[in-house]
Amino acid sequence: MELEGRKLKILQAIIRNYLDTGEPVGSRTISKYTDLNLSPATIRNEMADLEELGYIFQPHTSAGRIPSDKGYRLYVDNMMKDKEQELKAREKEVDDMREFLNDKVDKVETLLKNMAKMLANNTDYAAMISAPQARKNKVKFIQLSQVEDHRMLCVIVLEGNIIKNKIINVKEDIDNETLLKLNILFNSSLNGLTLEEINLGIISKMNGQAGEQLEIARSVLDAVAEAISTEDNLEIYTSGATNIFKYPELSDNNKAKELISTFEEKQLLTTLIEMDNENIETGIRVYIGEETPVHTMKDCSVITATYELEEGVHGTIGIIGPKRMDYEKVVDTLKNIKDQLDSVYKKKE
Amino acid sequence: MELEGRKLKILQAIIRNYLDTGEPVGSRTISKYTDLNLSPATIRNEMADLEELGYIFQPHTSAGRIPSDKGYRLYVDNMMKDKEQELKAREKEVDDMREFLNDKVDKVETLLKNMAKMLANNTDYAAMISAPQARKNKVKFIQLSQVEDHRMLCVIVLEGNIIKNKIINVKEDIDNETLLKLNILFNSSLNGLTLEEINLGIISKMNGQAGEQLEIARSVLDAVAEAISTEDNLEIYTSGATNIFKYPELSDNNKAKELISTFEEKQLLTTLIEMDNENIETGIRVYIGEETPVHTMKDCSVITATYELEEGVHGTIGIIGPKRMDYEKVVDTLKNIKDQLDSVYKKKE
DNA sequence: TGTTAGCACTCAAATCAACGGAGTGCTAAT
DNA sequence: ATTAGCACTCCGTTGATTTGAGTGCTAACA
Repeated sequence: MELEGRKLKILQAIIRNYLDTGEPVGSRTISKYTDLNLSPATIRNEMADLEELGYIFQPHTSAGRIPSDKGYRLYVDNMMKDKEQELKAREKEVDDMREFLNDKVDKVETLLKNMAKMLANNTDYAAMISAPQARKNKVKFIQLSQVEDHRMLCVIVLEGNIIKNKIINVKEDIDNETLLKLNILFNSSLNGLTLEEINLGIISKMNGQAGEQLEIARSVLDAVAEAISTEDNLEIYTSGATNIFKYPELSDNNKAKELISTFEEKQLLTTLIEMDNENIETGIRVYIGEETPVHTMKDCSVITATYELEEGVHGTIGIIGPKRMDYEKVVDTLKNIKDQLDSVYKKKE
Repeated sequence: MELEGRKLKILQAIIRNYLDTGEPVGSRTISKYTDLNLSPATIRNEMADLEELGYIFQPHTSAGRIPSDKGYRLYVDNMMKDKEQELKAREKEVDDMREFLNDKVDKVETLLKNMAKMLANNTDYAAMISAPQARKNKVKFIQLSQVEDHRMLCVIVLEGNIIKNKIINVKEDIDNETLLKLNILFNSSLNGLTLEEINLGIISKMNGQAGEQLEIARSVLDAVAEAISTEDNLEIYTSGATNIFKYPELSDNNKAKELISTFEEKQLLTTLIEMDNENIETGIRVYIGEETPVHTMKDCSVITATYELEEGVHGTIGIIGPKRMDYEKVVDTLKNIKDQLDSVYKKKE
């Protein structure tokens, strides 16, 4: 079902125009603003065809046409041109970004929060960034220390320098020497292992060696398990949720409420991230309308990118906006940010 | 300017009614639903007086009356009765809370997040909770350890078991023995000190003793300073921002946008917290309309409470809703939660 | 055969008049 | 001092009318 050239051109013109104005576009407009030199009547015929093929539709009889999800899809897949034009604006963004990256690289959390804010501001859409997660979290370093009577502090560092802390209450304090031995034991037996590997037998092996300190060893293992499990400790930073009010088609109180709730709760956003992990190769994904895995966003389009801070440690950047978002700009910006993030740490080494 | 009893009763009736219905209340309603046995006409005269005194006003001629900020203030200060009636509903809340508190006390963060969510759900208003902060943060424990080549991990535990981590990049690694010595040095010289005290001379004193490891000592001090400074690391958890859509007077797109932005950014919310620290005695504060320190909330009422996890370690709980919120219920709920939080850790000991 | 001019038709959105109802303020009677 | 009664005000709703943008179809044209 290939489209002949002219239809394609008209479709493209319709979509472009609609992206710009947000208004249904009529035959007259197309006739005027394309180099096809066709009368409105002819355009109308073509539009009828395009409608029959499902690329566009009318919100009501006697209105202009609006791209359907299918139309957008075609546009995104085949018709987008890389925007070279707005180079200057883009340059500034890149600069802003560089600044952040040089500024505060030591604190990933702050970096990502700021990044999200910047993204939202630059695009006028809503932005989210998930903190990096290792697909297979590996333990890099463990340290148990005594903070005060009956309280131990367990610090666990994972690959990717993700740090977890846990205070452990103990009935009986242990002396320094034992503590040292325990630490060595932990590090030597858990280092470099993933959760699954730890579950497979290590526990019983350690039980043997921990000797008297079984109780503590158990607590530590629990802490490690908790730290290492990717499940619940998924941080997501969001910004610009209220940008959706800039788009009347999303500002309807109910839609707005649902969308903003989604951003506030963050729970649903995880779907976007899990999705993403499935095909990391390209790194960029575009969901249009019903395609998005988050049902509260079925009137939106969502674009996500996967970044990789270090080998195997990745997170997701996402932009959520109206279906008539500026796909080119967003894809571009995301690519950009992705590249930046991909190289922050790697370059440093 | 005391109000005679009858006027007071009428005012109270107006406010109660308005809190219930959200509609301007007319003389007929008051006449019917009070035990004063007065005709609408009489009520009207009194209402005219009350209006002149500034306690109520009409949104437009020929509409009923609405309480003004001044009216609400009088109500909150003098006319609120403790609601004993809804005991059963309240019981359930308390139970819910107990459950949380017993469940996951070890992770304050999770606890507070859940608490905020629960608050928002129970009240149908927006809720915020600030993570506990020590007015004077004291260092309790410091540990420096080597994670990998050229990377040290600095863990700092503050009073109130607030844990901070920082990765420090170093040019040259140091041997175990020196590390041990450094740790002892840090702990002995910084333990129990506040930021101000550290700034006052300790640094130079330490410089002397740190000897060769000056570079690292500096980094650690920086990390401590960062961890200890109350400024930027103020965490605030929010929930139920979208509840405001339940109240038409706040659902206007612009107001809603501003309010929700306030919740999303969180920056402005800090004002509420700082305010609160000024008078901790009572623990509960009510801001009505223009009284609130956050200008985006001038059409709302805000109620806050200060809780204290441990001696000197406190945070703020806040509820933001329409001016016609159920003050009694909210104050009650906050008192409740405050009490619970006040005793979580203290009881444990 | 593809293109176009012309025309009747449709529908959403804006404008306007009319009306009902809730509530008031005032006056005169109790 | 209280109240019944009445004229008045103003909001919100409803329905009719108009306007304008845009369409689909037909017939003429190149």
